[in-house]
Amino acid sequence: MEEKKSLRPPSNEEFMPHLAYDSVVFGFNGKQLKILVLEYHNTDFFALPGGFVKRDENVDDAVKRGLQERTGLVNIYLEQFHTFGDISRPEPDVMRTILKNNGYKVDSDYWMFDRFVSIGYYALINYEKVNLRPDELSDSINWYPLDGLPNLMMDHHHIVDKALETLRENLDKKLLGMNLLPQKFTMKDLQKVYESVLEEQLLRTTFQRKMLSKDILVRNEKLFGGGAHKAPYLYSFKSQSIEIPMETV
Amino acid sequence: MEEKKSLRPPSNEEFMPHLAYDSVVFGFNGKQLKILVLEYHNTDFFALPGGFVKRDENVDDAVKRGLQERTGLVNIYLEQFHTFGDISRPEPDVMRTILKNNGYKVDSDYWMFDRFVSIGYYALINYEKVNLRPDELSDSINWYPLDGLPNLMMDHHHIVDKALETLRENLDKKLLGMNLLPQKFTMKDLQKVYESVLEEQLLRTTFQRKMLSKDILVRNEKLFGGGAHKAPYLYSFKSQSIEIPMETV
DNA sequence: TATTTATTGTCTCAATTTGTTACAATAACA
DNA sequence: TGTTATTGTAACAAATTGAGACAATAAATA
Repeated sequence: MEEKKSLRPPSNEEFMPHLAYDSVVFGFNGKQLKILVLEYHNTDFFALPGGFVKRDENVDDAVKRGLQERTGLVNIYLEQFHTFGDISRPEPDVMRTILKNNGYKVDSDYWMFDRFVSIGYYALINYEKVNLRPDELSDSINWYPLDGLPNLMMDHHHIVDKALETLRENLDKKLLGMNLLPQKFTMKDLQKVYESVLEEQLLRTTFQRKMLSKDILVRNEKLFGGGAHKAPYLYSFKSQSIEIPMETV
Repeated sequence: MEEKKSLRPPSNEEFMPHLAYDSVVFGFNGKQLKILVLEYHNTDFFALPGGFVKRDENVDDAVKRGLQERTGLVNIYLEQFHTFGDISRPEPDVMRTILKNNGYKVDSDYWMFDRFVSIGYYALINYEKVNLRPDELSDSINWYPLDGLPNLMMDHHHIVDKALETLRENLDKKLLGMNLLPQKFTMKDLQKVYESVLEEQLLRTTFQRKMLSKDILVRNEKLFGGGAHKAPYLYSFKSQSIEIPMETV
């Protein structure tokens, strides 16, 4: 318990009070759409990766910082989708338990127990490039499929729903598929991304025709070794994904 | 000057610090899309109708309250579209001037000079039903066409752009036209709403066919007295606008 | 009162897009 | 070497959208 070093809790001075963000980080493993969920030490609380905003920091940058620390990626594709501002959302008891079970000693008027307005962002990342690291308060950070999420605390299920809704609306409009795939992929891979996000089956030939007509794909060499059938082409996007692993920066 | 009653400025205690909202209120006069802009007393500052959030109040409700006070309408169609959280956005000097020129005496560390994150909402209202009332700090609140806006302070032009962008994306998806028209209108009126928002001309016959096929309109009696030509039908929406003038509540 | 005018509602046909089926090509496997 | 499953594309049907034509008609005009 000593080693748990009566931790100095984050200070009011450093962060904006009453303001937080929560992020819904989507990844695609080739078959399913998943999101990142973390579990707090010694609790049964599962939560979206979230955090606070420094007093001299853009909100967007606060989110980037949090995701970078947890995934090792910089320049993640990120989009703000909604701000959650109801008074019903804070649950001080939850926060109290998390801090207590992590060995923090704080006063009963500690700033984290106040009301918080949370700005929701979703991120799209390449599942394979991620190097997941739990933060100081969490035991783990892991991928969970959307239809197999643990019980998320507070209004985090609602936040996920809203993120997914926005992602659906933007998928085609903003060509978001690229951010969920490796650099080279087959047409079937791309179709699966669409089907996972939209939760509906698409017609193969129609999908292929539509994608090719958009003039956003480059056709590369063929992919061999995929099975007892004609090999598919590998495609890549003309404008590359903006996501960069941290080592290369 | 005495009558200007060394006003007690709004207190830190009542409102959430660092948190504000700004609203882009769209109205349609039959020809043009306009928005509400207010002008502060004794300054050359024009601004969007905005305000602060009470500590025990949902953010959505704070916006409704502000709009109700200024337009006399309750149940206004309201949609959150983006939260503006850059550190570059606050301009304490502007706020200082506004308060000073309104006769408020405040300390230099007054809470309104802090950094603010602003949540943007747009509203759609029936131009004719509005009963505009400037708030305590403003000389006037008036309609301005989008292509004839005064110089708005801070990042308010950016906020308007983003609101318009979102409105455009939602216009068809959410059948927003109804909120900008009186209860009964001609097909041409509806088309003009669409054209104003989208800033593009639409084909008359195609538009009419599309709207009628949606099964959202009721055809009422004809409108006479409109000119030397065949009279158009008056239409109304099957599901009525949610906007209600305050007197009737 | 008859004629003119501009706009409305609808129809038609062409152009485009989307849905559906068919089929040849082919990499791996038996 | 033939079988198998999947791919890429073509072909055609169905649905949607674009564009023009035209009759109906309320008000203005003669």
